[in-house]
Amino acid sequence: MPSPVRPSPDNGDLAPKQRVQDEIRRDIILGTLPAGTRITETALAKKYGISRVPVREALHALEAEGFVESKPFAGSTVCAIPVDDADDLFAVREALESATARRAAEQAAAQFASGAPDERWWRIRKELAKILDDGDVAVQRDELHRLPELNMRFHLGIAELSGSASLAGLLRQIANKIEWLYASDVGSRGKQAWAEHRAIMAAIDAGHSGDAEGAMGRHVHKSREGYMRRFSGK
Amino acid sequence: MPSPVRPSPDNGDLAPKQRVQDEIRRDIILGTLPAGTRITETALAKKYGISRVPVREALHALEAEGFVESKPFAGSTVCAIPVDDADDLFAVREALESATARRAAEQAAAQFASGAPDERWWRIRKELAKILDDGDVAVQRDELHRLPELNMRFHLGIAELSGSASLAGLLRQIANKIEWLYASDVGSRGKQAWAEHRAIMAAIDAGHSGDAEGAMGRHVHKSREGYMRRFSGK
DNA sequence: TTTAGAACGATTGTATGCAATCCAAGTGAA
DNA sequence: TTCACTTGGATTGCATACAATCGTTCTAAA
Repeated sequence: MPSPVRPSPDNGDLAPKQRVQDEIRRDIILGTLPAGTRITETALAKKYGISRVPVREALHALEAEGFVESKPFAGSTVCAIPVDDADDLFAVREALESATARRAAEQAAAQFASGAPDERWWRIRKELAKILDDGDVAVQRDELHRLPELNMRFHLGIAELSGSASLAGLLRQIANKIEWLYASDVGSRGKQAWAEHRAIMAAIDAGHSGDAEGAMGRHVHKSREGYMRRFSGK
Repeated sequence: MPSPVRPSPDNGDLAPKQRVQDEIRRDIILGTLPAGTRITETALAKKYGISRVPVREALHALEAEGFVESKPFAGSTVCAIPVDDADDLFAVREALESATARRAAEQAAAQFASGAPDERWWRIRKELAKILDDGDVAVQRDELHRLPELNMRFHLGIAELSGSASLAGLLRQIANKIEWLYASDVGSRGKQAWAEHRAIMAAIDAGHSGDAEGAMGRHVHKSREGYMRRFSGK
C-alpha cells in the first residue's frame, strides 16, 4: 500500500534518476539553487547516496529542459531565470494550449461518438475531474498555496487529453519554465483563474472545439497579462 | 586541419554520444528507422563500436526530443511521425519565430547603438551571411536538395541571434519535428521561400523589430499553408 | 617584473560488470 | 483444454573503475 497521504510529493518509490531530476528541478525553481550555482556530479551523487550515473543522466535531462548549462569536462551551472522571455513564452503557450484544448474537444467528441470507450482517455478525464474538485476545495478553504501545482496538472492533463504526444511534450517544457518565472510568488494566480477551468473543461466535454480553443486562449492570455502587469510593470 | 569539404556532415570529430544521437535522429527522420522499430542499447553499441553508456544517453535525449519512446526495462521504439500535429506545430512555430525575429532585431539595434561589439553576436551574424550566400548559390545552380539544411540553419541562426536560450531551445525541438514531417520530400520548399530570407535578415539588421516580426510571421505562415496544401490536401 | 610552459587537480566522458525488472514460453494440475 | 505458476532469457538501471580533457597554478627564464 502506498502511504495514505503525501504532504509534499516526495516520490520515494520512483527510480533514482527521476527522483534526483525532480528534486534538482524543484530546488532550481524554488530558488534553493540560485542562478550561476556550480553543480558537480560527484557532489550530487554523494548528497543523494547514489552513483554518478543516474545523477549524470538527470543533469543532462535538465540541460535539455533548459535549467542547467553544461560545458564538456567543465561541469554544469544553473541557468538564469528566463525573465526576459516571459512575454514570448506566454505567447507560445497561448498558441500551444489553444491547440491542445481544441484537439481535446475533438477527442472528446470522438470518444462519445464511437461506442468503444478508450481506457486511457477515461483515466485522464477522471483525473482531471479530481483535479478540478481538489482545486475548488482549495479555493473554498483559502489554501491558495495548493493552486499552482493543481493548475499545472490541469493544463498538462488537457494536453494529455488531446492525444498528441508532441504537443504535450512541448507544453511540459514551457510549463516548467513558466513555473520557474513565478518562482516563489506561487500563491497568487488567484481564484478567478481557477474558476475559468470549469468552463474550459465543459467546452471540451461538449465537444465544442471552437469554444474550447477560445476559452483556453483567453484564459492563458489573461495569465499572461496578469504576469506582465505584476512582474514586468508594463 | 579539418577535412576541406564535407559532402555529408559526418561529424567524425564530435563526442560519441553526440555523434550517435545525431545519427539515430537522422535515420529516424529519413525513414531508415521506421516508426515502431525496436531499438536496443546493446545493438546500437555494437553497431557503433562503443559502450552502452553513450548510446544510452543518446537514446534518452532522443526520447526527450520526442523521436523514441522507452519503457523501463523493456527497450525503446521509434515514435510515429507526428503528421496529425503538423498544423498545430506550425502554429506554435509561427508564434515562436515571430518572437525570435523581433528579438533579433532588437539585439541588432542594441548592437549598433552601443560601441561595444559583441564577439558572439558578430560570429553568428557572419555565419548567417554565409548561409544566405550558400543558399543563393544553391538556388542559382538548381541544387535544391541543399536548401532544407540551409533553411534550418538560417532559422536556428536567427534564434541564436535573438539571444534567448529558451526560445532557441524550443525552436530546435519544433524544427526537428517539422523536418521529420517533410521526411524525404525535402527538396520542395522552393526558391520563393528562400528569397524571403533576405528580407527578414534586412529587417533585423535595420533594427526594425516590427518589420522583422511581421516578415518572419508571414514567411512561416506561407510554409504552413504550403505544407498543409501538399500533404494534408486541405 | 613579465611571460611562456609544464605539471597538477578537478571534472566529465567512457567502459565494464552486476543487479533489478519485465515478458514470454513452457509446465503442471484441475 | 485452460489456467495458474515457474522459469528462463533479454533488456534496462545502477555501481565502480579508468581515460580524456580543461583550468589553474607554479616555475623558470628572459
